[in-house]
Amino acid sequence: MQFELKLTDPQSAARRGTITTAHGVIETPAFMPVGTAGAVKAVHMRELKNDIKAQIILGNTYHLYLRPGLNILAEAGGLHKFNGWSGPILTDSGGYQVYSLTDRRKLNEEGVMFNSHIDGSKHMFTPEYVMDIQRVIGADIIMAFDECTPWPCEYEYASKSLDLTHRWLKRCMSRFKETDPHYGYEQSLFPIVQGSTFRDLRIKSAEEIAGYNADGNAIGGLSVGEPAEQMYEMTELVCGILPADKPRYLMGVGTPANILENIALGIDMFDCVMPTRNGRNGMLFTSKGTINLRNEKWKDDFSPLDPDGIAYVDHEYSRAYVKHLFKAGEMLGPMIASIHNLAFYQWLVLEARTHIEAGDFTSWKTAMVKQLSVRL
RNA sequence: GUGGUUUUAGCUCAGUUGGUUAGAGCGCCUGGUUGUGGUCCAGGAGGUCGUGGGUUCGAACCCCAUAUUCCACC
Repeated sequence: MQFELKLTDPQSAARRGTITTAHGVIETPAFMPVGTAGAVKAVHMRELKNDIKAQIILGNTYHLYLRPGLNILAEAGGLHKFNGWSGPILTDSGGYQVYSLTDRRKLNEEGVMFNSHIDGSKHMFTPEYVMDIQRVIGADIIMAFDECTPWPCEYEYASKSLDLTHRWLKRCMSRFKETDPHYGYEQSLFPIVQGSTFRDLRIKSAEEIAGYNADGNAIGGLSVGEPAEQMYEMTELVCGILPADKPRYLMGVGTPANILENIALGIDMFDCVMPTRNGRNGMLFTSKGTINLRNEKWKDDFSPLDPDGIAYVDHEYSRAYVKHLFKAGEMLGPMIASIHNLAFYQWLVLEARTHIEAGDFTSWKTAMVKQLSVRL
């Protein structure tokens, strides 16, 4: 994997770059749709590629390991061949599940024992094993196994957890170096900065992570409930320490406004379930603000779903019709909303790239953030 | 015609020996959702208990009349 930093915005820390992987090129800043179980929920790969124009999608180590399992993935020849997505893929390590499935796991120095949410069976995830699993899945970019801490979080806990995450990172790096890719193309391992919302812990972690000089670096443990201002404070702090010539990935973020603000602070890559999850529940993000399609006021609004939208669904269907689909429980509703939201997120980062190149990113961002908060 | 049965929220129904402000599911309205245990979660509105009398300190519940649903028999 190679990162070419093309230019930095003189008025902010925003950057414009290009990541080249074995499966294709990613223009940054980039947004990566989430496909936890090997599928971006409710969306065909064909739509993802042709209509949404996603450059890279995510998968999840924990979920793919449990289902379909390593044997099937190996037999298929890796996730790309299994799910038909020929572009770049990034897998999360299961570190987020350490946080989200906190009542189904036990954590110790060695790793995390998960109680499967499917059948209750026990599975030990060590940093080494998580690397092995991600070799089998075969994503272009794989993530270190970490502990994503909750918020709020006691300083003592955040500090101890951070040290554990750093020890795990060392083990991840060793195993990664000792092993080879399974399918004939290169994989890159990204370490993850933790430290909750404590400045000294974030500085310590960012310095530790920077020392590995990895192909790219991630910031985790944010957007877990803390106020947005604290998230921005941590991002800014960490971006000042991480290498400038490597892509920076802010994990799990976020709302359209969160993405623009973090681009301004120096983030290159984002992922978030919001466009798909909220889409499945009837919420649309648009350049003029958000739409709750469940609201009664849309029932006889026959205007296009999003007159400013770039996706074909924006002009093919009316708000009244898609509202009806949600009310009727028709699965086409979540499909249309997911396509719209993902296309909107792609449009948003495309515009950001264009404005960084044009040199007017900051003024564009300020105006856009204001519009995004409107409730239509 | 006779005997029985039914009637409670928009819909389908609970409701104890008569005892505070009559409940549920669905539907409706409104929120929420940030490295996906999510077709999910939370909140809200909505009832003259078929109708009219009566008994009782107190009635969805007991009594009378009447309307109504369904069933059986003439």
